[in-house]
Amino acid sequence: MSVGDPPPGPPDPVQALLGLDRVVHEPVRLALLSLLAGAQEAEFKFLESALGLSKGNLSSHAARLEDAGYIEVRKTFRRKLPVTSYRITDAGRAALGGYWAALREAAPGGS
Amino acid sequence: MSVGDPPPGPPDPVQALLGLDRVVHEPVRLALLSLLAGAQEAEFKFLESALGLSKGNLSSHAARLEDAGYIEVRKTFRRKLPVTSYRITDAGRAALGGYWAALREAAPGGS
DNA sequence: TAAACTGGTCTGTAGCGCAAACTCCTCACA
DNA sequence: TGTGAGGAGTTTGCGCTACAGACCAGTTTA
Repeated sequence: MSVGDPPPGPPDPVQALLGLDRVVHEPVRLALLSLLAGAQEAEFKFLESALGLSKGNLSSHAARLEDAGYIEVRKTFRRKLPVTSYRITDAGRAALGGYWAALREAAPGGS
Repeated sequence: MSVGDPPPGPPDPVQALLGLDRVVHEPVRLALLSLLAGAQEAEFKFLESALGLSKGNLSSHAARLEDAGYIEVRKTFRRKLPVTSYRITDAGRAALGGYWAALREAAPGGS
């Protein structure tokens, strides 16, 4: 093996798939990020019903995205009741963009 | 609910994401299916190196795909050595097609 | 015959996704 | 002024899963 078997020119679709960001790859988080990418900010309650998730599930996924630096959390009060809002970060947008790009590379009619 | 709030025209991208087939969604299996979709048949040894997987990992993913009816396994002998070959089934092709379709629906420039 | 290799399956474990239980707070009511 | 109901999230517990290493069957080489 000397001439052309390492990944020289064409990015391997297989590698694109295997290199997918697992934080983004989880459907719930992908939906969450996509939603946040389209809106400035979204509240916990809204996301809960929009995604049809249990509170616990949403909370843990959000925490994971926050740990990854993909979203920001803002805690405020509305009329004495706590309200938690989420916003996508630049890193989050970049990760989401990279994710879709990788998928496009691996898709049937991809490149 | 009487007029127009259930999913009338535009299929919700969020639902498309949340409804993804988890069997296909796993990157390793997605890569595996994609590879098999492009080739008639592939052998264990080839897949192992093509995907860069451990034997155990490949074996278990293949078993899962077989359980789902997405691939077929053929065991033969080549010069007295056992050879295991995999082939995608019609159901596998359908699942893969449906998966990409769902993703396209949810992608940024999707519909 | 023993040793090493090929081809693959089985077992053990860390991590993850999910929902139920729990906490903290506010508001209605007696 | 207690007391209970309910909103807003977080923490805990559990079952499943992806992954790798140990293991096994058979073959070839020394």
